[in-house]
Amino acid sequence: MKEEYKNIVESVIGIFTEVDSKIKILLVRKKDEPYKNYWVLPSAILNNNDTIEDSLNDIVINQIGLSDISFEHDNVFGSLDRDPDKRVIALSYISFIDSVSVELKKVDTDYEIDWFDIDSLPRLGYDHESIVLSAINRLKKRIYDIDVLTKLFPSDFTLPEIQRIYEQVLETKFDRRNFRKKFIALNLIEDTGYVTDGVGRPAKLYRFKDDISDGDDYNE
Amino acid sequence: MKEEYKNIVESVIGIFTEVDSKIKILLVRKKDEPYKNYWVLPSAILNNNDTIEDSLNDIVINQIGLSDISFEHDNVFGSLDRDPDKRVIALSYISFIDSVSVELKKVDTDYEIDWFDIDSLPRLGYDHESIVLSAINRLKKRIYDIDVLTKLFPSDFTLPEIQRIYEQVLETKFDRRNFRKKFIALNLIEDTGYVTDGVGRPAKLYRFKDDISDGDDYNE
DNA sequence: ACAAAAGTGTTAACTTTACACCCATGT
DNA sequence: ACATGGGTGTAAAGTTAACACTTTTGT
Repeated sequence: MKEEYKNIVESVIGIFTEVDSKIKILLVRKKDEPYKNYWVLPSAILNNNDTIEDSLNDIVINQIGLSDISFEHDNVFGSLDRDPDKRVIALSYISFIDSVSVELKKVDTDYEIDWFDIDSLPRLGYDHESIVLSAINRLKKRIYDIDVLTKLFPSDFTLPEIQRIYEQVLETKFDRRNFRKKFIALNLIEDTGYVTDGVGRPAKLYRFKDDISDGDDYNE
Repeated sequence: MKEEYKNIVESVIGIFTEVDSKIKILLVRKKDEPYKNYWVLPSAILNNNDTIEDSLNDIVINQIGLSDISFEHDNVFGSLDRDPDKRVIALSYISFIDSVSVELKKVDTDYEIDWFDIDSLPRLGYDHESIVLSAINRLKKRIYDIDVLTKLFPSDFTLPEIQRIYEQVLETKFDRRNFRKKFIALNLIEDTGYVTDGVGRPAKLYRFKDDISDGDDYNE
């Protein structure tokens, strides 16, 4: 096997969560050159003895302190100059987690870690802006999927909350009555009997049903 | 850079075309071990001085004898044992071409080359059955796209022909009147004034309009 | 009392589905 | 003349879109 047939490959993850009716993406801050102090997506070089899943799990468990989660392939980024030092092929993945059960590993790491609204991102290092935009585009298609929704909202949620998420992700507005009617008609959710507190009329809290018997999604 | 951080990467293409109202995929036959005599997708090892596009173009131009075409990323296949000899990460792409303008390079090659109906594939080598199934799944989503349709049907076509393609790809049947109404309503096609010959009533020949002003697709 | 946010129903427009007969050609 | 395959319209059902007032809470 000729040497020029060997490539450095990295896996890169866009991890999405929901906090206060906003979708956020997890970024880490580089402490060294190149792109020192820039925010980037979590990534790891792929060891050729490891599966891609291994490497993704290594990122989330060891770098970020999350537990085992599932991933979905999004895209490949392979320009010759995407890394200023050497040729690195990036395999990008997305993942959805529930922020309430997560405590970011903020200590003992080379990286600062934080969540950013997908509609107000900082300046990103390398070509990670392209990778994030690709991930967000995939999120737009996936947000209809019940499996994605249950990952983002594993426990109680209100309909206005879900509606705000759809509106943010799809960059549009829905009529409250029509949205509610359509979402309830999918028969995916059930009333918990609880309501929110805070200012304004309390909102009913719903949960996703355990048996998602129907293959119904919100759209398509 | 540690040696175990270097990987062999290959690009693999599912090239689709339309012949006689059937979607076909291009396969090549291996003449050597492993998987001698098995059919596989066209592929090439990625040289680390080349972009992925370069490598895809190398496959279609030099191995197959097609001209410059465009590609769309589909998936990544990276199991440790997908190649019996060594670890190879496959980046899979799909492409759509028009078969009438194509003459396969059937000579001077190590490979036999042929088109296969996507619904009657031969036994495939390596994990290429998974790769093909993933490509076909992507085709199912992409067949609504006007850009894909114009690649498959660059010149005249009939509505029954388009309908048969949808029915094959989506594994369903449509009512002829409803299909025709909906497709014409998209305002993407125009009557050429010509008709087919052959048995049965001649079918009108249509073409896609030059200015696809609308962003309209058949579905979604 | 007032401000904030959530809950609720009806109608019109549009889209989708179901359905059957006639037409133009080749043999 | 008959077999083959293509072209055509209408009505019912279902879905989506438009629209405004009332309810519950905190301050």
